[in-house]
Amino acid sequence: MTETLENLSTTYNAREVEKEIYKFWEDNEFFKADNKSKKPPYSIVIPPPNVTGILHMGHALDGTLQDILTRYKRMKGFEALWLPGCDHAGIATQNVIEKELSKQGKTRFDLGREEFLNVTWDWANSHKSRILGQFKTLGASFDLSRTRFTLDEGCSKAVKKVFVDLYNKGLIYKGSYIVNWCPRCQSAISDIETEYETEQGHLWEISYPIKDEMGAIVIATTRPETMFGDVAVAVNPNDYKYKDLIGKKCVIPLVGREIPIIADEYVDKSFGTGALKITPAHDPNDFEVGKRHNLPFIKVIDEQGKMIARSEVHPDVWGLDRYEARKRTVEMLKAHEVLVKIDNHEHNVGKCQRCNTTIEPLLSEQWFVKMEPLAKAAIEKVKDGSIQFIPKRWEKNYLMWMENIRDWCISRQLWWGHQIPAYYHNETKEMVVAMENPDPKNYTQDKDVLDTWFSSGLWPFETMGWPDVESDDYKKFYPTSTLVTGFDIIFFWVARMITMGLEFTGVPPFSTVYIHGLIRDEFGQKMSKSKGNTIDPVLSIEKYGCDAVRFTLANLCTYGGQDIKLSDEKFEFGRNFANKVWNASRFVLMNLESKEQNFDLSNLSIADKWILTKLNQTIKEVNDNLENYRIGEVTTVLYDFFWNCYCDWYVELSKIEKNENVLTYVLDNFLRLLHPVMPHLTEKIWQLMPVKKEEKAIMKSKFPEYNEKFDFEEDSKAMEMVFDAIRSIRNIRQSFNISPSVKVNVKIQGEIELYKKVTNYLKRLARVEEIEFIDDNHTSDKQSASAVVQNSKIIVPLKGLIDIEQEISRQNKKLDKLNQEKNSLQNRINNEKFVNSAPAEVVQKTKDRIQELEAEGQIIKNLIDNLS
RNA sequence: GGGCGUUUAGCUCAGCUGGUAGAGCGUCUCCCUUACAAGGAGAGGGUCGGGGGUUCGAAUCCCUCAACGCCCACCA
Repeated sequence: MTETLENLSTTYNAREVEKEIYKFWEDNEFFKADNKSKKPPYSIVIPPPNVTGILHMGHALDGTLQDILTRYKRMKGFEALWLPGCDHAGIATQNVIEKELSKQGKTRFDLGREEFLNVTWDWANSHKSRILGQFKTLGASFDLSRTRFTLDEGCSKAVKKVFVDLYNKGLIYKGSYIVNWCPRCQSAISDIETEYETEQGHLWEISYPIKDEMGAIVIATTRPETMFGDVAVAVNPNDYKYKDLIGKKCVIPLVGREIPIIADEYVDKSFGTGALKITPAHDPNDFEVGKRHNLPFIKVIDEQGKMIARSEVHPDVWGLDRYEARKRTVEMLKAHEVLVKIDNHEHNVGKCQRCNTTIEPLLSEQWFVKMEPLAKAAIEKVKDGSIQFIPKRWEKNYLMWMENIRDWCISRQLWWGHQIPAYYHNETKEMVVAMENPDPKNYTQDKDVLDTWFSSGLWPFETMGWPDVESDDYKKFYPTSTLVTGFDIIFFWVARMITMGLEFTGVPPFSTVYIHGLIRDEFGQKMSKSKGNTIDPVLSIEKYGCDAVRFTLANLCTYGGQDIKLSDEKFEFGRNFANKVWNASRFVLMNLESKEQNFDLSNLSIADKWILTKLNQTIKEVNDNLENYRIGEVTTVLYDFFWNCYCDWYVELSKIEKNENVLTYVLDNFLRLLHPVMPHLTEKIWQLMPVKKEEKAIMKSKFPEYNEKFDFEEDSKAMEMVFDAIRSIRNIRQSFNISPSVKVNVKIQGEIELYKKVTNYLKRLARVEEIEFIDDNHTSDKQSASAVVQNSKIIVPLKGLIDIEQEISRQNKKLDKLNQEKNSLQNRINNEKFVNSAPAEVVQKTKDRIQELEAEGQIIKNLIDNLS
């Protein structure tokens, strides 16, 4: 930071400054949180990005918001910790590695578990730094010395403990149930990892002959290949069509196996034929029916999605893929003339969230968490306000899900993840669930690993040292303060953190859940690599600057948390603002005559009072909005204040008459207010400011607070009046095409004292030659060829300067508008009910306004007459 | 089937507790006035999706309809 003010570039060089400033912060370890500090804590844990991932706009938004909050709280006097880290992302990472392997023609089985894990660890370690490094280009003020990984030692310990404890409490169990099986990932996945897509399929009606009788029962199915696993045909008990068949047996075509015809309420009489084949091993609903009726489970499709070669299955489809088998089965049914009908049928098909493969519901032995007992407290704590969602509507969403919660399948048939701490005796098969293998010689650990979300569900406390509740971090920073994330992972992540946090630490893991919208492309489509519509934040940051990207993203965060439609050009908004701040600051700094400002705020002009009042209001609004997570509003308020008040007026006025103390004071305060959103730019300028600083860095300085003594309401209003006058005169000049080089004269009626103080301003900013003050009786001036503005208090004689016709039409237009407003207000005042029920203040305001309008209208009328 | 969201200026969107609408971009006019052309000055542009209701007063609250989007459920 050796440059002189004069050689600062005339455009803000974001790239250079950002690098330099971030290094300055890092070198000084400003992001490090002190767990021994006496300050009150404020902590945020990052939603851990996948190790496999690269920074996308969602991260950029999420990270920006977290950083804004962290920086704000840090400046507010909190010991602020933003804790970074990564998620091992079980399936996602394993998929990536397997893809790499397949390029070499290998599978994970060629390497074996141990070697595969070595490869994956190497890969994960090398990528962990990549994504967190990208967060750094965002200006993230997270404490990298506390970086965690969901698969690191501490997290593993926490995971094991949670698993063992839940098991011992009877909240984790193992059993055979229908699960969502992904034949490609070769693993079970949970219900919420299954996404449904509408597909055009068929509804086949197949005739099942009745045993020992003429006739048949026709069933309808979308999956004929599962017929080999049928164990019954079910009808509704109230369906008269089938009343006589209940209890009889029918025969599965092609294979001739006999199955009972049963009655179950589940069957919808009106759908299809009203008769439903029951395949408990391959359909969740059939599974339930099967259990109710004590039916056997016949598994006919294997984990690869292929038909199992077993006696119940027709040999022609043995080993065929399920879709091939479907075709073949339909052909056979046709040949046997038992296919009654084929209808087109639109239905929803479950897909694997990670690889989009069609899910196969499969009977399988898996581990589950019993959710209902855990959900109780999680529901309670949201209902009683201990945990608040912002915006509030997400609370309903969360509660609805929690109140209908189903058990969570947590085992995955993967290698990358937390291996389940269950050990089986090699001979007796006895199972022990424990932190450690009781006897490695005789016990073998369960091969499955846990769902990634199991460990991320512990994130707020496992990262703070839990289960060591005496650790300094845990004591200081747990529970955390705010959780910032998108609504897409409320169920996956937020809900699980709340349940686990409450169960194991007894307190909510955070008090506020700030949910922001999702980033979409400019057409509202989800951004995805496959669609090719992504915007790379790293490139945007390079192009527009990190602060510009942050400012823009923050600006797009609405109160309601709407999704954000983004295009790269939108960042111009932030870039332009950064540049404006840069240049205005440069100007101010270059024009300071004394090197040390003493902030003497006595002897203020009305302009000073006005800007101080504006600043004070801005301070109030920025604080309020930050406290209430109205981040978009924060940026709007800052933008408006700086550009429209400070630059457009106050800095301009300072060229005529300046108060260095105020000029600097306002800039200093503004920079602090802006710092959480645009950290680098504000730090850079602040470092260049020749003022006494209580801290080494703006990021460590105090956040401005509203101060009543800086509200100068009356002077402020007076100043605004002068600005209106200047605007009006400029308007006249422009309307009549008066060249900038031509000066006009102005007559002013009333407010003489005020205007006398600001003649300089009028002369310079409105290009006025002479100002004449006139008294109330001086009406003749208004009736000559003049333009009249500012409630007729400002008169600009235009003789010789203007086109009369043009002025008449202009005045007529103005009069129309005026009358319109007047009539509308008049109607209101004529309404007795309004006068009686509206607050007196509003009534008076309306009356005053009518008078104003009347007076002004009269003058315009006179003027028009005169001109004509 | 249930729930939620959106519909405001040409475009993208703000508008919190009801008092006749704002920004950015774009458009038009003028200006290289020594901080900034990524800029300055001025202007134009909206019956706030339709209909009904509550109210003295509705973009704002209620009902209803429509369009679009999302989430949950998963009738084979």
